[in-house]
Amino acid sequence: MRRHVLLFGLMAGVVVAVLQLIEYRWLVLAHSMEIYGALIAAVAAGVGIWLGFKLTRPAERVVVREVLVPAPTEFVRDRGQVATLGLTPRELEILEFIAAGLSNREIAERAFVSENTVKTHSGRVFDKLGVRRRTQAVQRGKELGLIP
Amino acid sequence: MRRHVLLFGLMAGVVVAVLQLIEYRWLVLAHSMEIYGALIAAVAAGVGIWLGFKLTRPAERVVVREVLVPAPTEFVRDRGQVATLGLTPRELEILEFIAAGLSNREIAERAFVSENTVKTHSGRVFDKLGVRRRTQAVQRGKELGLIP
DNA sequence: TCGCGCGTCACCCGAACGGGTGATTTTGGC
DNA sequence: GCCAAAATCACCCGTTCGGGTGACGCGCGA
Repeated sequence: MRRHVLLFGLMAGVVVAVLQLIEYRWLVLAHSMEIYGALIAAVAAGVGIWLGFKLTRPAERVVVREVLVPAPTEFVRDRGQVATLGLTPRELEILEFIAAGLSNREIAERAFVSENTVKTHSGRVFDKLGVRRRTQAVQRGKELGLIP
Repeated sequence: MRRHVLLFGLMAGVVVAVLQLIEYRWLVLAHSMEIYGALIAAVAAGVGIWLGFKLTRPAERVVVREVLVPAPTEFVRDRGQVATLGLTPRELEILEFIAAGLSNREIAERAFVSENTVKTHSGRVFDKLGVRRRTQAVQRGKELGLIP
């Protein structure tokens, strides 16, 4: 910007000098004032327009257009639902195992508890989810944002 | 655009007239040429700059920026998987019912077949999916894009 | 017309599941 | 330390599920 102003000043000076030089040569006429002024005005206006272009060109207006792109959102557990349903961490864990397609026995092995314990937990989960089968529990759990 | 040019010509004329008027009043000096020229140049350049702004402002550049937004893609069944697994339409239907958390009896009612038939279908589905329980079948079915 | 895939149904049996009840231990907060 | 919640385990009983086998009918293409 500052460079532009300096450049403009320099050019203006040059223009004036050139015009005066020309005048000293053959433009020594009595009423040359109008022509002289018009010339200067025209040249200066040209420079101004060019300057205007220079100044405004970088001023791009950025228009942001949002495009919907399918983005897989990673799972975030709905803590509110967990709280309102009163699900304990252990019960949620068992629900995840159930959703993974494990049998009660397999869950018992991975959770290091007895099969009876797993049955107790899963039963409580069914109660709290208001379902009667593990497949329903899985479906409901996903609906409620309890499991991925 | 044409209006702009006309306006510029008019203004230039006015400026020259005003300047001449001023000169007739009190600017009748021998070497007032430099001041006069500089004045005209400055005013004309200002007008030019303004014109430049006017001319170039509509030059907007549209930048399209893609923004990732969680967009739920509606389910499309993977026909390739269905074909390679050799799943029949009826079996897919039963798989959907299973995923919905229905018991064999409930599925039998909704599909207007006997419970035994449902068991046959579901057994075949388990075979083809390589699983041994309905919860596993649901999980696998979702993995393979067979069910939503 | 024969075979094949598909859908249908039946029976049996063992395993898994779900419901109910009761009990003990662990844990965390007051 | 005490209390409540959570977690643990057990037993019984009925239901559901899954595996295996066998069978019948229908439609379609070789």
